[in-house]
Amino acid sequence: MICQCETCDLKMLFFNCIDSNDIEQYCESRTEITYKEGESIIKQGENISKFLYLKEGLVKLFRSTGQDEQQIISFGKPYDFVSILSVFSDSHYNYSVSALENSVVCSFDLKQISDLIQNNGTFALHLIQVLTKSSDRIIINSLNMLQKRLYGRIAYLLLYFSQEIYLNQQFDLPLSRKEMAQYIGMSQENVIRALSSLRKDGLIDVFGKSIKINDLKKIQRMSLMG
Amino acid sequence: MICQCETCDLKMLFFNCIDSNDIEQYCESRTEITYKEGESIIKQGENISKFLYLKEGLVKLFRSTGQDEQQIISFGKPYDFVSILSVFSDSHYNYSVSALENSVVCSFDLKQISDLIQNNGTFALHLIQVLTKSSDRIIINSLNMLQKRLYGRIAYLLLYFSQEIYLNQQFDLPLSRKEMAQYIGMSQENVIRALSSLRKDGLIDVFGKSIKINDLKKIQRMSLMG
DNA sequence: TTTCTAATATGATATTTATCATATGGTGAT
DNA sequence: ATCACCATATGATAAATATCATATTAGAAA
Repeated sequence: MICQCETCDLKMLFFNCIDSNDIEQYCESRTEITYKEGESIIKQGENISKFLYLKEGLVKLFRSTGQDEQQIISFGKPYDFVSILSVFSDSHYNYSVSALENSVVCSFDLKQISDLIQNNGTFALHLIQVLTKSSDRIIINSLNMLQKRLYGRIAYLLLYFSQEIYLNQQFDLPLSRKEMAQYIGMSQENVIRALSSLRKDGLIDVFGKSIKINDLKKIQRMSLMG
Repeated sequence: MICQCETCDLKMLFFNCIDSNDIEQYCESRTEITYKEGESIIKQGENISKFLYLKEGLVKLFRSTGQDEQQIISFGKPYDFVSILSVFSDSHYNYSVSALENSVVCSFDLKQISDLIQNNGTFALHLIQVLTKSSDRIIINSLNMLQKRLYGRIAYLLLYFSQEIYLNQQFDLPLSRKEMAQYIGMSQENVIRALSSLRKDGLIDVFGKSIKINDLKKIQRMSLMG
């Protein structure tokens, strides 16, 4: 056992509203699974029987569109990846999830969570808030993408990892150029070209996967405007 | 009073799980509001204090992006437009809703729905299913858009109205060319050009807002492929 | 090490889309 | 009726993006 619910950062996400006499029961019933970078957590098409949330790490949600084509739906870190998209509305996953960094996932029997919703109103209301926040973010993201062009999308992606994930202007982007392309919906070549161009203009430093944002203001304007 | 909860098609959406002794209470507390085509139902920025669902009609959800720019997020018909996007996760709407056709909206005090979630587990579970289905659809739609090009997006839009809304290959599209553009994320001129081109090729008939899909197979392939 | 493969990179070109200009038709206001 | 305004429409051109070709590099595997 890697961790204890009692000291889990995410405890409040689910369990603040559960009677402390019962919390033991839920903690024991859950399974904690560790995934190495690159490992698959959920496969599109699988039967949904578990309720999952990310305790540690970073994951990507993606779906296949065509034979060898994949589209990245969103990235999730603790607090913003909980089982979403179809967990309560479908019987099978219509997307996949895999670990971008070493990750720890907590897994509950879905039935148990359903029962909890039915029997614990505070939990239900709280869960609704968490779920809708999660899907709202995904919706806003794809709408934002849809109205931006190449440079705006690249800037948006860089800012997301810089400001939402790593909280640092310098970071190692855990994505290949191809994955960046799959997320922003443009060709890999143009992603590479855009990064090169930003580097030549001195707005960012790029060395492999290491990125440093030099001119935050301009990148922000680029993300907003275009 | 235009209608009675007892005979409402949407009763099951919310009230099948409520004790029939209590249902009276909820029905009386709700307000039913009629909107004419074009009227505004929700304005972006407004305080969220009501829980709404569409009983009759057709609406568009949209948000402003820039000064005079608007982006259409999705369309909603009964059963698929219920208060979504931020109702449980934010204090203000970050999108607007207006009626594309004459519509009837049922309005509850949000607090009352929150209480219902807390006190009625079956209702809570059911509502979660409805909410997630709604936002799943929006997510899938924008992801689909993101990976299609002009003709694919136009075909997708036509099929949506033909197959999801009007259930007919002939229908009056309740959108201006500009609104079509705002939904698919391309310029108005190219929307017009694409429609003209499809018409010239005989795939569709267009006369003003009246659309008839002549070659469904080809439009479907066009929507799928690109 | 060497070899192989995949990721990154860049150029040339074709395709797609946006933008600007202009014209037509309808509709409401006066 | 006349005017003004807006939606629709189309053409010409510019800008953005995809595709194809081809290096180069990095890393994995033998």
